[in-house]
Amino acid sequence: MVRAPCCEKTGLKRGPWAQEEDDILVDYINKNGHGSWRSLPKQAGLLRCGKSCRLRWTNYLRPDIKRGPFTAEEEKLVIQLHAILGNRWAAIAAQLPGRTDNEIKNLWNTHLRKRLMSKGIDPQTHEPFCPEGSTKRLPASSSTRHMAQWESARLEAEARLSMESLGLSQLTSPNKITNTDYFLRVWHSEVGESFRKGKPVCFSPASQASVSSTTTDMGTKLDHEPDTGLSCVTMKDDSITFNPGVTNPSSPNEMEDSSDTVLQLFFDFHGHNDMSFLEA
DNA sequence: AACTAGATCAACCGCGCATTA
DNA sequence: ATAATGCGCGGTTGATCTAGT
Repeated sequence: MVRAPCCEKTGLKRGPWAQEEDDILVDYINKNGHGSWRSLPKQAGLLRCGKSCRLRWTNYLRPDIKRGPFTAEEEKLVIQLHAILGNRWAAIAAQLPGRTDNEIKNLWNTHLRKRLMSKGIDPQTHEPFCPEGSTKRLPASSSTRHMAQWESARLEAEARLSMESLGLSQLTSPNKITNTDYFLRVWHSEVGESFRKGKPVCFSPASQASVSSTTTDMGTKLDHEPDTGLSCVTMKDDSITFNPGVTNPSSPNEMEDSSDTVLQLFFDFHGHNDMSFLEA
């Protein structure tokens, strides 16, 4: 099928938006809503294509856009979400109110990616760079760690909300949106739902192709590629069990009590916070 | 002061998906 | 069932800014 151009290009202005154009667009949308983006420029009297108007509105003119530099908290969250979602900037942006996918993408490409690389972390896989030909494995993969982070943040958020529902909200900052709130939101979002239901969820984007999932009547199990021997997550009801090394049952690393594993990973997360360099 | 290289970010482009005719 | 259309997304580009020489 031959694709029609998104708009008639001839006679349309391109490049940076002038203040008057911004004013016209904002004024029109405030009065009429954006409706069909394709027909908007004509109706508003703008010599722009609809796509350009939509981009300008969503990335710059929208009233709920939060301008200014990213906070350390936001940067930390972007890194964590990127580890879970990969380059799905719109999905990441959905968890950061007032931030656009474009802004987050730029932040990642200009700051965070380089910062991770300078710390010896592969920004795509979130795994430490391994020397060429090295077969040595880390004790716990970052994929496993991310899941521990995810789970611990969720538990923390649930606990906090429980406290608030019991009238203990004074113990926490009432108006402050914490990191755990974001995680809770993700947990209850489409992404979290996929995770809970055991749909193939990629925690380490680069390994997406190698992740397989099987569902049994006992619950759902997400296994990494057997030859990695890195991690396995079992989900039953609403609980998650982490079993590092489970793909190799004879492994001495296998832990009988998975809850101990979770606890260990939890302490690992809080004790050796990967994101500590962001505070610097 | 002038030049250059690197960093930043707004905007564009093309593709894929969903919806409609 | 198929083509046409609209929209949103991720990748890329290029203008502008800034720091270093």
